[in-house]
Amino acid sequence: MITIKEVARHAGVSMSTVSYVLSGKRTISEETKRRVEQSIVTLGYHPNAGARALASNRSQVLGLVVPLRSGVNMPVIMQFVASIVASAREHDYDVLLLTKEAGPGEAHRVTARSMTDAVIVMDVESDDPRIPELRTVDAPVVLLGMPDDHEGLSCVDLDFATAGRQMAGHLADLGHHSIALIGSPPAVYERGTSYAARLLAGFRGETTKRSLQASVHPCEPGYDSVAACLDEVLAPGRGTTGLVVHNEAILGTLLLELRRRSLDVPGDLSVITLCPDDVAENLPVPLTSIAVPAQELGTIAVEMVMARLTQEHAPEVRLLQPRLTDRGSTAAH
Amino acid sequence: MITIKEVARHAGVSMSTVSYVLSGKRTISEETKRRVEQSIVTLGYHPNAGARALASNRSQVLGLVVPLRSGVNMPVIMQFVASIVASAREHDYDVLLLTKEAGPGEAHRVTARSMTDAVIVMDVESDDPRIPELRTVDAPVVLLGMPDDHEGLSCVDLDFATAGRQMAGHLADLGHHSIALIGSPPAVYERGTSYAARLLAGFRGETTKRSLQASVHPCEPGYDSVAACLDEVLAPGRGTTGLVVHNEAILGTLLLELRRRSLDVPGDLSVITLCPDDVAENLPVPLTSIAVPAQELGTIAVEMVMARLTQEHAPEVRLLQPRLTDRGSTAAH
DNA sequence: TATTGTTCTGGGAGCGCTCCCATTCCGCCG
DNA sequence: CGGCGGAATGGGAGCGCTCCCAGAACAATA
Repeated sequence: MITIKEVARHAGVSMSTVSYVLSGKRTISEETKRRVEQSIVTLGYHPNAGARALASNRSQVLGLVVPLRSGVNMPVIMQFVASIVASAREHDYDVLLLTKEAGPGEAHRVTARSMTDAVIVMDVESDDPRIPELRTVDAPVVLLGMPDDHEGLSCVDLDFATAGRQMAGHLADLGHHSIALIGSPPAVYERGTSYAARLLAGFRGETTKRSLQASVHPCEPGYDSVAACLDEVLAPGRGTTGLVVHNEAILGTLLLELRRRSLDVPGDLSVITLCPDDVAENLPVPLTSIAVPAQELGTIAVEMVMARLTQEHAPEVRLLQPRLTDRGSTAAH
Repeated sequence: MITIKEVARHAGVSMSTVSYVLSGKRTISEETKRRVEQSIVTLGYHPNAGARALASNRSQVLGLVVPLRSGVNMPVIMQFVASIVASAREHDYDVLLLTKEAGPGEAHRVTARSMTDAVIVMDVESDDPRIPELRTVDAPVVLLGMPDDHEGLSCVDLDFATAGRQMAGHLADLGHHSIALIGSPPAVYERGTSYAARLLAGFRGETTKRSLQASVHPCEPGYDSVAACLDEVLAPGRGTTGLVVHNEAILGTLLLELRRRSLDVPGDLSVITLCPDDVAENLPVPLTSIAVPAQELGTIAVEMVMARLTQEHAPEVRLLQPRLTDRGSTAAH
């Protein structure tokens, strides 16, 4: 293993000079810098992460707690992860993978051992049992999601309440009077998942405010439950003309089933949803939707970590405003 | 930060004794061990990973290169990742997340810096451009997948050739004479993805050997391409009575479309596929399938890493034998 | 010329561990 | 009684780096 000492000897400078060339923490003459860099390449030197961490008290590693149980919407999770890893690398950070399933305490373990300088936690629920544990972590913690009690913790999330309002409002603007929200499986609501509840609240607020007929239908994935759900929604008496869908997993099935029933979108039924843009674009019928800005949320989470790491930046909460893209699946009624 | 020195003082022993209690690398009297452990708890001591890595030349971290581009089958990827992380933790290892998209050289970077003791690489293709790079990594490398040239690298994978043979054979055994393989998108074959090619080869070998009529149809995801593909497969002249599907993404759509065409499975058409068991079970029609043993493959990959890390175990190749589960979607013809 | 400021570099302590090289204290044998 | 083997522990060098504390060289100013 080539050490900084050997690089120093080869370049005819001191260890500290090599170190400073590497870190840029003090000015080095062009000439010296060139010589050092040349030696580094010639010898094939790579700094030892452990030694660096020990001396500088910085691991340059970020902990990331990911839900890996199947049942969660994996493609979206992966978009988050991908964007977090990419952003972290831009700040010269690596990412240590922790799983939600391994239990709480993982975040605590890795920070207590100085394996990571900060932790990002995904899939945080309203009343997440991990919150108390996370407060004891002696390093910046950033949550993707919004627990009810987030005192002392940074949070980033989409503004789901506004999203719910916007989707209902969009249909109302088009003249619909009776609309339905097809939501996540009942279990999601029962678990008190923050985003589902907030979207629902926004939806309810808007439909009340604008005096719309509105019904809400949690829906399991799977062909049969989607069909059953549609039976309910489209029951003769109801006169539903607009659908707000907050359940990415069933979108494909739902649209196929509508086609099977010879219902045209948006001719017979307007449909608006909340999902990643690429999903909305690639469905049998492209859907007007509010984007899940996974990429942006991931980037912001990393920025928040860096802010708290470099400055004494206090924890903050950021709710991204929803962005609605019209893809023609909603029409005037 | 509590150090080993403070623990030693508190317990009235030397640093080395504390270290040995922690590592178990030499016998310590019950009495002393108890006192040390008590002090550790009382003081809230946590070993510093950087110092440990520096002194022991072991990071206790595994690099894992994951494909994060959407388009890959994320749920399956995540099963791998989950099982790898869980297995790694059982060996007291953590996992550093690297992305395929960040390019090759990531594996090299993290090992050269002693951030990781070994690397597992997922989604390896036949003629993977990363292979040469990986050979230069100065640490054990384990591949999930089977590149053509894997000299010096450990590999684990499902035996896709046998799987292809088994699925064709299963239909042949049931008396089918004309069957079709609905495969991955053309791009996957063009990319030379190892598993797709091997399954295809096994399928072709078996159909030839048993003199079956066989056609092969790469298929894009999306409703329209699935429908188009079925048009081809079910073209009147062909007389296809059995389907081998090697494309998890389209399974749901395919079955719905068959239902739409009033084709019964397995009455009119036998269908067999290769996918994770939980997917096969939860389709509109449960499918007879060969399992993708993601969990097992992940565990084995970690075991191989550990073997190479603890013993001077040489690189090895392991192909898991396929396991076929009959769920009644294939019938005699 | 002496003083001060500026720019660049060197020396090396110390980060918290691991593990090699002792040392101490037994009981037991010859 | 001396010597010896085994069991339990202590001491501390050294892992590769960072960053504080100086010092050297030179230019500008008094």
